[in-house]
Amino acid sequence: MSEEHAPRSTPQTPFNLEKTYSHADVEARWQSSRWEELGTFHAEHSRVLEGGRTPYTVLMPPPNVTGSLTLGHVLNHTLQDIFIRYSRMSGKEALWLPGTDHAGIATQTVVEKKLRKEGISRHDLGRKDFLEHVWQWREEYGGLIVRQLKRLGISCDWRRNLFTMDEGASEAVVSAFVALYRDGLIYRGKRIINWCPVSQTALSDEEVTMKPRRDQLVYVNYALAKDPSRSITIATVRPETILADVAIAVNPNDERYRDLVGEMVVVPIAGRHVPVIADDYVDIEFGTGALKITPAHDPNDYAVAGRHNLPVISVVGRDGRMTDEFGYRGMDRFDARKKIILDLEELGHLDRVEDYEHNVGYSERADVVVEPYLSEQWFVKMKPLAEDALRVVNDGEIRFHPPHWINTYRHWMENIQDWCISRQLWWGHRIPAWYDPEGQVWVADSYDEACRLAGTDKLVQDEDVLDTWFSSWLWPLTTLGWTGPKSDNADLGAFYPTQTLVTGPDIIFFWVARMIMAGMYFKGDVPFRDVYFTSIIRDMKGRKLSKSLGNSPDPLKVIDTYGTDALRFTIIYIAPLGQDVLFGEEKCELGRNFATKIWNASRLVFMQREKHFGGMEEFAAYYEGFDPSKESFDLAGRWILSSFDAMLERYHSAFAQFRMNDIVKTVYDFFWGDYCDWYLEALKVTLREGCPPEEARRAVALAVHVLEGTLQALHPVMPFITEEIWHSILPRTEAESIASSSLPRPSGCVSGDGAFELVQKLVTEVRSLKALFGVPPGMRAEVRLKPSGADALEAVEGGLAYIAQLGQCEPSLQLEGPRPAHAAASVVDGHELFMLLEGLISFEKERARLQKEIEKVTGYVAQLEKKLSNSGFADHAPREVVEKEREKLADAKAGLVKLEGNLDVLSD
RNA sequence: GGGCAAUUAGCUCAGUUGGUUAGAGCGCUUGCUUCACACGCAAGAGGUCAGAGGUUCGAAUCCUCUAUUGCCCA
Repeated sequence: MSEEHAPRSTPQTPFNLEKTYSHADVEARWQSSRWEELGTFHAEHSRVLEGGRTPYTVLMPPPNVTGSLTLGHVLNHTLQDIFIRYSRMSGKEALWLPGTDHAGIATQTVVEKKLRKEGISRHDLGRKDFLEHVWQWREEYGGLIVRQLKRLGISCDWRRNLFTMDEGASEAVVSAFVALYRDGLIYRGKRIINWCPVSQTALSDEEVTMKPRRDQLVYVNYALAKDPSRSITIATVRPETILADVAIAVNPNDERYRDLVGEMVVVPIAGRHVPVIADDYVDIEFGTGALKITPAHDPNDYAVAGRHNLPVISVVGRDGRMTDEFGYRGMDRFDARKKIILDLEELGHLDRVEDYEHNVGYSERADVVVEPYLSEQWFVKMKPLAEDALRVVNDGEIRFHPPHWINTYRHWMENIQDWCISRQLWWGHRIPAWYDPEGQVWVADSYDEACRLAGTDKLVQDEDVLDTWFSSWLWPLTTLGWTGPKSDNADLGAFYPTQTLVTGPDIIFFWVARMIMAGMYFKGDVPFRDVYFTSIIRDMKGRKLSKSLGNSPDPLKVIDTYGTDALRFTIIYIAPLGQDVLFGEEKCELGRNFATKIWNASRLVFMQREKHFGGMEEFAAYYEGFDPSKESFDLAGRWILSSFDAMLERYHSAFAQFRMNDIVKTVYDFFWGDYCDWYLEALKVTLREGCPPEEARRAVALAVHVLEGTLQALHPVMPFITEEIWHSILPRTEAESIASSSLPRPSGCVSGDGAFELVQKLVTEVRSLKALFGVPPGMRAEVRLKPSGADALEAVEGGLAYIAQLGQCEPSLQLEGPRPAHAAASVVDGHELFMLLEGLISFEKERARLQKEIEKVTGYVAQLEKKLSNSGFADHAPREVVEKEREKLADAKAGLVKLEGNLDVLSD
C-alpha cells in the first residue's frame, strides 16, 4: 500500500478484496496515528462559533497513569467512540477530550515500592527529589495506557490530551480551591476522619468500603468508683481503645441504669475515673445498653463527647500502633486487642466474649481496616453545592442512562457529608495555604499573594496535597482550557456543556456527582447532558474480573487473536444497558465471524461488479449518478431496500435511546439474515446468464449501495474493516475516511407488497420438505404451486425463478385440478404447495407430518375461537385487534381445510 | 435494616406502549467441499417465561407477596 503518493488512487484501487480477511493487516493500515496527522478527529471551536455546527462533546474519564488496559476500558472507550463517530457522521462537530489522571495514592505507592527495592524511602530523598522520581516514572510509563487505548482505534482529538498535573489543570485546581475558600465552602478543622494506616493519609468517606468481618464482642465490667463491689458492663469490639475511654453512656430512658447516671466508674487497666452519662445516641438494645465513650477513636463518640464536654484521649497512632501509657505502646492495634482481652480476664474485668460479625470500613486501596483518627484536615462543605446538583438531575437537565441510578444519586446528595480533601501525600496538587508564625492560615493563588495578604514573608506552606478527585471534578472545565473562575475562551464557549459522559456506576459519587457540583458552581451550567453508566464486566462464572483471581483476560491478547473490530463488536453486543456482562474470550468468535462474513459478502459483491462493469472508473461514473429512489428494481431489490430502510429506522432509534447493543444487533441481523442469506442469493438469480446489462448494472449498484450504507452504520462499532472495504467501493484518496462520511438515514421507502417475503416462506417450505423426505440436495424435485386466489397469482408467479434456484426445485403454477398424487403437500399463507415425490415419499411420514400440522392448526383455531367468542374481548379490545384476530382465524381455518384435504387424498 | 437491579431454551441473553403460535447467538442433532464465506450453508430438536396470588376481555410484559442472586447505602 503506497502511503505517501497517489492523491487520487484510481489506478491502484483494487477492484476486489484479498481472498482472506486479515484483521492484523487491516488494522495496521488504518491505525489512529494516520488520522492524527490528517486531523480527521480534530474539532475546532470556529466551526461551532462561526460555522454554526452543532457541537457534540464527550469527556474521556481519565485513566490512571499507573493503569494498563482492561476490558472495562475496552467497553467504556468503545461506547464513547461509538457516540463520537455516530455524531461526527451525523454532521456534528464531534470533540472527544482525552487525558490521564495523576492518581495520587496509587502512583505514589507504585513509585515508593520501586524505590524500596533499591532500599530508599521517600523520606530519604526528601519531597523535591521524590517528586522528581515520580515525574520520571510518569514520563517513562505514563504513556502506556494511552498507547494501548490507541490500539482500540478510538477517535479522540489527541492534540488536547490533558494530564491532571499539567500546568493549566493545576492552575485551575488552585483557583478553584481559593474561590471556594473565599466563599466559605472550604474550611480547615479538627475532625475524626478515615485514616489509612498503610498509606498514612486521610481518606474521604467514599474511599472506605464496608466489608463484613468476624470479630469478638467483648463484655467488660467497669467498677463504680464509690463502691467497687458494684460494676457496669459494657460491650465493645475494640477493647484496645478502653485505654482512651472518657465516659460510659447509657440511654436516658433505660430503667436499668437510671440510678447510675452521674456516678463515676473506673476504666479497667487505665485506672481513670470517668462519669456515667445519659445520651439519646445509645441504643438500648445493643449489647448491655451501656456504651463506652472513646471520642478519639469513633466519630459518634466524638459527637457525644462534644455534647458532654468530655476530654479526648488518643491511644492509636498514625501507623496503627498503640501510643498509650499503659504498657501497650508500640504494639499493632490488633495485637493489642488480643493482649488486652487476656489482661482484662486476668484482672477480673472480663465478663464474657461473643463471636460477632459486623461491617468494618476498609481502605479501598490498601485493603486494611481504616482507623477513625482525630486530626486537622481540609474539607469542602457539600450541602450548599448539593442543592443545584440535585435539582438539575431531578429536573432532567442531566439524564442518567439507565435512569434508575437517579435514586442512588439522590440518596447520596440528600445525605451528603463534608468532603475531606487533604491527603498526607507528596504526589498531587499541594494545598495553596500558608501559615504565618502565629499559625494563622492564608489561602491564596501563590506564595507572593499569600505574603501580601499576611503582611509577612515568613510563611510556611501546608504540607498536604489535595485528593485526586479534587482535580477530577474540574475535568469538564480543565479539558477545555479553564484555569479558574475568571477564565473564558472559545473552546469553553463552543463545547461546554459537553454532551455525553460514559462511565462506570462505581464512581457516581467520586466523580459524576462532584463534576455536576463543580460545573454548577464554577460555570453555572451542567457539565454534561447525558450520563451513560456502563455494565460491569465479569467472567463467565459471574465473578468480578481481578488480577488476583487471574480471570482478567488481557485485551491486547484478545485483539491479537480476534481483532479489534471483533472485540469491539462483541463487547457491545453482549453489554446491554444497565446489566452486568459475563465475558469469556471465546465470545469474540461472534465478532470475528461477523467480520469475516462482511469481508466475504463484500468480495461477492465486488466480484459481481467486476463481471458487469469494465473497470473501476466505469463503475464509479455509474455509481456516483446512481439514486435508488429513482430506479425500479425486481422484487428482491425492492425488498432489500425496504428492509434496509427498516433497519436504519431501528438503528437510529436505538441510538437515540442509548441502546447500544440494539444498534449492533440490528445491523448484524439485517446484514447476515437479510442481506447475505437472502438478498445476495437472490442477486445471483437476478444476475444469471442472459440478464440484460442495464438491469445487471442497476442490481449491482443497488447491492453496493446497501453494502456501503451498512458499512457506514457499522463504522462507529467496527472502524477498521469498514474503512478498508469502504475504500474499495470507489476510488478514494488516502486522506478520505468513512468516518467523515454521512450516515444513511431512513428514506421512508417501503415496498410493502410482501412478494419477496412470500418467496422466502415458499423456499423455506420446499427446503423443509426436501430435508424431511431425504431428497438429495442436488435433486430438483417438481413443485406445484396453487395460489390462494387470482389476486395472488402474480406474486407467486413473479417468485418462481427465485424459488427454483433457492429451493433447488422445479416449480410451476397449478391453477386448478386435483391434488397431485405421490406428493407432499403444505399450505403457506393460504397458498398450496405440492412437492412431487414419486418413489421418495413415505406415506407414513407424510401422514404423521400432516396430522401433526393439523393438530397444531386445530389448536390454534380453537384458541382463536375461544378468544373471539369471549364477549369481553369483542367489547373491550380495540377494533383493529379484533379484526386482526378474525383474519387470523379465517386464514387458519382455510388452511386447515386444505390440510385436511391433503390428508384425505393420502388416505385414498 | 433501607434502596436498586435481576430471575425467559443446556449456556449467555433479546422480547421497548399488555394483543407473536415467546426469539437470537453459542452448544446439540441431521444433511451439504452449492462457482463470497466450513469463522460457512440448509433443515431440525429444545421453553410450566423463578413460585403464588391479583388486575384485565387478554399478562413473559402491570400490581402484591415469597424465594434466590448481585450491587449500593446504613
